[in-house]
Amino acid sequence: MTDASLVVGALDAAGYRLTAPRRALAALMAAINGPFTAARVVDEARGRGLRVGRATVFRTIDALERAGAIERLDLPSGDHAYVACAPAHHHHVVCSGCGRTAEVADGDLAALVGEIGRRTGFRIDEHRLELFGSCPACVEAAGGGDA
Amino acid sequence: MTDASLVVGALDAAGYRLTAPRRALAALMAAINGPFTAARVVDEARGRGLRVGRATVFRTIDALERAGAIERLDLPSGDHAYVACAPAHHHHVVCSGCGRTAEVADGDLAALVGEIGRRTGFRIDEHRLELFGSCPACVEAAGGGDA
DNA sequence: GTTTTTGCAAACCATTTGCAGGGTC
DNA sequence: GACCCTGCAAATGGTTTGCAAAAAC
Repeated sequence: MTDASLVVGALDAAGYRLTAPRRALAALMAAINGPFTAARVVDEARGRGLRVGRATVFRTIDALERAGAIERLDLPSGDHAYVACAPAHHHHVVCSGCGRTAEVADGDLAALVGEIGRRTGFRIDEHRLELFGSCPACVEAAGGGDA
Repeated sequence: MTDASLVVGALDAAGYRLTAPRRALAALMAAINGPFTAARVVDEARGRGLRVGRATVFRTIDALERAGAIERLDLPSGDHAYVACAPAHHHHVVCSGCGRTAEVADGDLAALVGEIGRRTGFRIDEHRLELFGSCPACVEAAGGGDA
């Protein structure tokens, strides 16, 4: 759950027009905690009676991604999901039980990436780190076992 | 470019039947260096006169992935690609210029993942690290500039 | 001989695009 | 007022499925 105004603000800052559908979708996405798929957004929107077309959902997701307000996640299943998050470079830990996410600062990964570049001889421009597991609540609920 | 017999062997070890289409597709994938998409495999197969249906390509890719002979890559574009690789846990560096890849041992990432688990309170079961950049040859070709 | 696998074609699902009307700056 | 954005519906492209014949074990 992120503040919807942050999402809208990012859109504004990136030069996108603040239209009703975008505001509504931004609020909707900010209200979801955990990763959501485009289909999920379409469904939620329908459920709330928003009259937005599929195309607008995809276009808005695209705009929000460009604006840095949401980020794409590649789930182990192969599906694409998105999470509302801060624009700074970071990574996500996703709970496979409840879908909750936590952001992780890049931290020491930068050093590791540098080291990998040195060892392989590649010039590394970009990296993605995604972590999956169980959040504290789900670990608790499962008695320390699986989620 | 991996040895096709390794790929076939992995299928065998995982209990899959060794059929002609699977052998042919395994050889084809092993011969490609760099990541390949399902569509690419379908095309190459057609080009070589293999009479395999799309479905078989997808099913074989699935089998090979389960067998640990190939691994899925999530390209920055959002497309799914695969690479033939060793079954041990590792990560990939992909050249955005020529598609060449290098495998990177998990190495110090394990420690970093542990640290992240401690900081977030999540029990981390799985992680994916993907790196993108330019391989030595492409860096060279571009005079040290972009790929 | 039993069970898995294949090819084909149709079905499916997610995502994109063209276009005319409407809203934002 | 100019330009961006929206909804709709159709087009697209990738992936899966049902099924009878064929192959592997």
